[in-house]
Amino acid sequence: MSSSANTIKVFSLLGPTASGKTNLALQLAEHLPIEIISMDSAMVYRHMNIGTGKPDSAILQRTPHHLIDIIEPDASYSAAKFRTDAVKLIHAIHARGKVVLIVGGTMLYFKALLMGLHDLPKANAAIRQKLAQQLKDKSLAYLYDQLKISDPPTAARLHVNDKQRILRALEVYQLTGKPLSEHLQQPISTLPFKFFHFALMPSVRLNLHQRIEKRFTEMLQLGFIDEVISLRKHYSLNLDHPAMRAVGYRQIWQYLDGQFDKVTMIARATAATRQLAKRQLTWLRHFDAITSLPMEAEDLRVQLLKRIEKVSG
RNA sequence: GGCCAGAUAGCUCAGUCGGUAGAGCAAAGGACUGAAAAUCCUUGUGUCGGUGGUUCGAUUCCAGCUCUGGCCA
Repeated sequence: MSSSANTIKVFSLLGPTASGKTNLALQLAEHLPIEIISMDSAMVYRHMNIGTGKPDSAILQRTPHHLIDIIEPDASYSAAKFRTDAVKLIHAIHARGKVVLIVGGTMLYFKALLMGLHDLPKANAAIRQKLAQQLKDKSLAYLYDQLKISDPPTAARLHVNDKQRILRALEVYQLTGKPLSEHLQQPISTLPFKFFHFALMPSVRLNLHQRIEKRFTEMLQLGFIDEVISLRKHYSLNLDHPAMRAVGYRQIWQYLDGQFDKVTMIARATAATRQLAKRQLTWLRHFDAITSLPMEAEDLRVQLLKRIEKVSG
């Protein structure tokens, strides 16, 4: 048990896409000595501004933000890196005497931070390439059968069609010679932080859907399509890059390739955003100790300030 | 005005040789350990356009009605 006086307090503001997290965080920063740690797998990319709903550069300069614009669009980030980066930042921000506020909706990152991760090898390009080739030459069913041989518990846990996880499990086995299921039996260390979580939740789903549609229209007006055109021009990207799997970017990419017209692109992009929001809500429901706030409330800033001040002591 | 083709799930459409129907997408619920804005699983009752007729029974066949698209005047 760490002494309560020295325990670092970490606040988080969660919620599905388009729930208003970013805006609310900025409002809080006007009233509290906050430094924001972005928990967003898309805002990490430089030059991906409009489609990720990133605050503009003036705001980013005025309010301290972290983990935004940290990698190029052809690079990749991960939950493990996030955890490492966030832990370092939390200590640094605390040392400066500032309040730590984690803001974002990438819920795997949140879980990684909270619950920790096992000691697993990071992604390995050569192995992934080899596995991708096997997938092409043989089939996913073939790779799944390989996994059944090398790691029966993981194979049993995963669905035959769950490409991403089957490939990762094989990767871990090939890199370490030990099945993933064995790695996962090791203990993981916990963090010495005291967390306070808040989540913006729509009181009815329709409200969120309307915001998503409105926001996507605004993004198009701000030049979202040009942003994607520019990314295609300046980087050697394709749809397999994590950055180009991001909602909106992917659909605009396909539209630019002539796969469908603009109306269809908008329908697909907003649908993909709604589906993302739904998955985020599923995550949020399964964590306990999260204080939910209705995203439609007028006085969110006041409500949240009150709660933060109360626990800040 | 005439002829033809349509009208079935929120959308796009299959289908029922007459026994009240099913795909894709959307939507809802769920899973989630270094690509997670990813990857994947589960879930299909809807006046089968309205009215009448034939029939034991019509969404299916017939008639005329409404609407939509096309062609001809």
